[in-house]
Amino acid sequence: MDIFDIARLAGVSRKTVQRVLNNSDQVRPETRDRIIKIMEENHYHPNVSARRLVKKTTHTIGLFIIQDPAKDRIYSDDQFYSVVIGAMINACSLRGYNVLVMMTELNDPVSVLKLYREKSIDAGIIISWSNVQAIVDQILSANYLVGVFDQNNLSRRDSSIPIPILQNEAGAVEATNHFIQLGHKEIGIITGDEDNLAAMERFEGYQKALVGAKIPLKSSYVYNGQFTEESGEKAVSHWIKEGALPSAILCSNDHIAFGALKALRAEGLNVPDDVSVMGFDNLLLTEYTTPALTTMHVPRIEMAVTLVEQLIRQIEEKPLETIRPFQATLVKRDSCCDKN
Amino acid sequence: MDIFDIARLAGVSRKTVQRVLNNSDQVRPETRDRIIKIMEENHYHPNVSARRLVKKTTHTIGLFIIQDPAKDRIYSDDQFYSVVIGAMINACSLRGYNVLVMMTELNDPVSVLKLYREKSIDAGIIISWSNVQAIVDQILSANYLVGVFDQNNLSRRDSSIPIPILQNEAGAVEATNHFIQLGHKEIGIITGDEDNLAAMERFEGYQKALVGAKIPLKSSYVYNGQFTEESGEKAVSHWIKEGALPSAILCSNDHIAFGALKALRAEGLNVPDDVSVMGFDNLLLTEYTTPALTTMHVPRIEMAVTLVEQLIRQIEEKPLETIRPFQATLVKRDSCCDKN
DNA sequence: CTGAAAGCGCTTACAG
DNA sequence: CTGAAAGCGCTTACAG
Repeated sequence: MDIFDIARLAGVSRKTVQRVLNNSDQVRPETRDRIIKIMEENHYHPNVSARRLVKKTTHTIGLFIIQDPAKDRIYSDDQFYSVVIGAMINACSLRGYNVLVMMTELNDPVSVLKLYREKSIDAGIIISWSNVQAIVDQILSANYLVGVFDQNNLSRRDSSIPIPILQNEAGAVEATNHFIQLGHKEIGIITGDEDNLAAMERFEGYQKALVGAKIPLKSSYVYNGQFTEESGEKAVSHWIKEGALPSAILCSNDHIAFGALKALRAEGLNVPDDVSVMGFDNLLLTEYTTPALTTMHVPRIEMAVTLVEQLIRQIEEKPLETIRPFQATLVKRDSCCDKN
Repeated sequence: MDIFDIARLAGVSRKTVQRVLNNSDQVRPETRDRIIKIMEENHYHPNVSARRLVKKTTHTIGLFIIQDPAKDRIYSDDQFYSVVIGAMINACSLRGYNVLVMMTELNDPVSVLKLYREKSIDAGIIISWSNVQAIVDQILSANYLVGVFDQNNLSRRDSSIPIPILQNEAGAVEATNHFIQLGHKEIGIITGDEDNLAAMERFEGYQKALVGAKIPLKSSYVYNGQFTEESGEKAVSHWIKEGALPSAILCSNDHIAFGALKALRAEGLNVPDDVSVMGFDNLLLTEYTTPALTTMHVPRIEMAVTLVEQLIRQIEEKPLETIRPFQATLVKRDSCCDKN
């Protein structure tokens, strides 16, 4: 069943069928309706490979999930990205784009580039817990389109590629201010990885808020950690051993907070009565811990959808809109206590 | 840059390049190496659309995520499928298959069939929380290949399509026996949805185990629920109101167990000292509840990989292996207490 | 409104 | 080992 069969069944030329497919107004309405009916009856859908071969466009976006053995595995350990990925797939489907998903390792840029070069995709999106600057550079220098989630995974700001920006510093200021408003003076922070941009920005925000409230910064309340549960546990043990446990702990992400909650419970301390804990990210899990975790919500779905929209604009050569940076917002649950 | 350019650069005919691409041994090794070098230098990858047009095969599997507004939304509320989806994508990538992911609604079979008819995919996999028999029937009657995760989403057993089978009954027997071995006599169950196959099989297993241990079945210990957190909460409230709370509760899935834990805590009851609770599925979340949930692990990754393997066998017209049913296995955590 | 021709970049026989 | 030709199912000018 091809375009020629439809034409024969309808008693018209192949080109007329073509015009119907292209929504051209050069076809008499009766003819048009008759042809559409015949196509439907025969379940005719144009062969995409033939079309792509001619049009040199695929209406397909590649979603590259780049795993790093040293980090959480996306789709199994990872709690953050499944919502992001789902939102992207949904956004593409709604806009009529196909999504080709591929999993690769960080050290395998070849299989990513292959998909572009063999003309399987019009553009790509990279999702990873690691720095993907190297692979992005290769894609750009081959003149292909790519977007990245999020700014954290690149070492350079590059305004030419779609990338959502989260205002980490402002988020951390808000989080810290929440503690301050609740009457806390002894506010500690467990930071994320030193080489991580978001971790550093969140730490900046913590410092700014304290300075703003004229609360002296105590270096003993800063634990240089990583974005892991283990780090949260270690920080708490460390503080307890030193006899310098803060009354409120800002965890640079939710995983750290899960670890902190666990360690505090193991030490027989009550959250929030003895110690208040706040996370950052708002993973689904935060609703299920005991107590439920107060945290900063990162608008991942909006960020994902905006990224997809920007990328599609690039594909369709429409003017890019400037994306405003995204704000994290406070979600109050049960892990912070009011000292006032 | 096409196959002809490569041939010219190498000073051979187009067909010779073709033979190199097909790994034919009809090419002199020196020629072959020279051509491969030239292809690599020029980043040449054959245009897939042209190839597909001729070969009538895409090396692509469609992954249909079929949402049902009445159920948990896969990829956002859902805790079960992201691991399954990740495993499938990974399994396909490893075997050289592309994965086209699409999200649709239950009442939209057209967009699923379109992907087959326009020759975008060789086969499809359906993932859903609902019964997808109708859409599967349409796919099969159009003579396309499809697999479903899992047996629960079809109303009929159809041995012609790849579908992983989980031995729900045996799993529930093992779960119930665990309670019995711990010395429990008052064992309750919160069932899943009545019209759900797995729910009924798990209930059967519960009954069998009690009969096997000569423990009388008490209908007051059976709460007819649904696979939701809310159902777990309601069951506990109901039992407490009736003054008939069992000492051990078998929850037909983890969500029910989360609800039960929550309600028990709200009532001031301690798990596991006052009441033991067991889940079913082994969602990632079970490690994070307080106490960590003892549950039956469902081998979702293995089920997903096997489904992909079977489907690829069908695509490649290799003989199908008979898949053995999968077993759920007990994962002991902290929500069950030993009465002995 | 409609037709006939060329071409997209491959693969597939067929011939040597 | 290598070549020349036909064809996959569309789209794109060009002509009427």
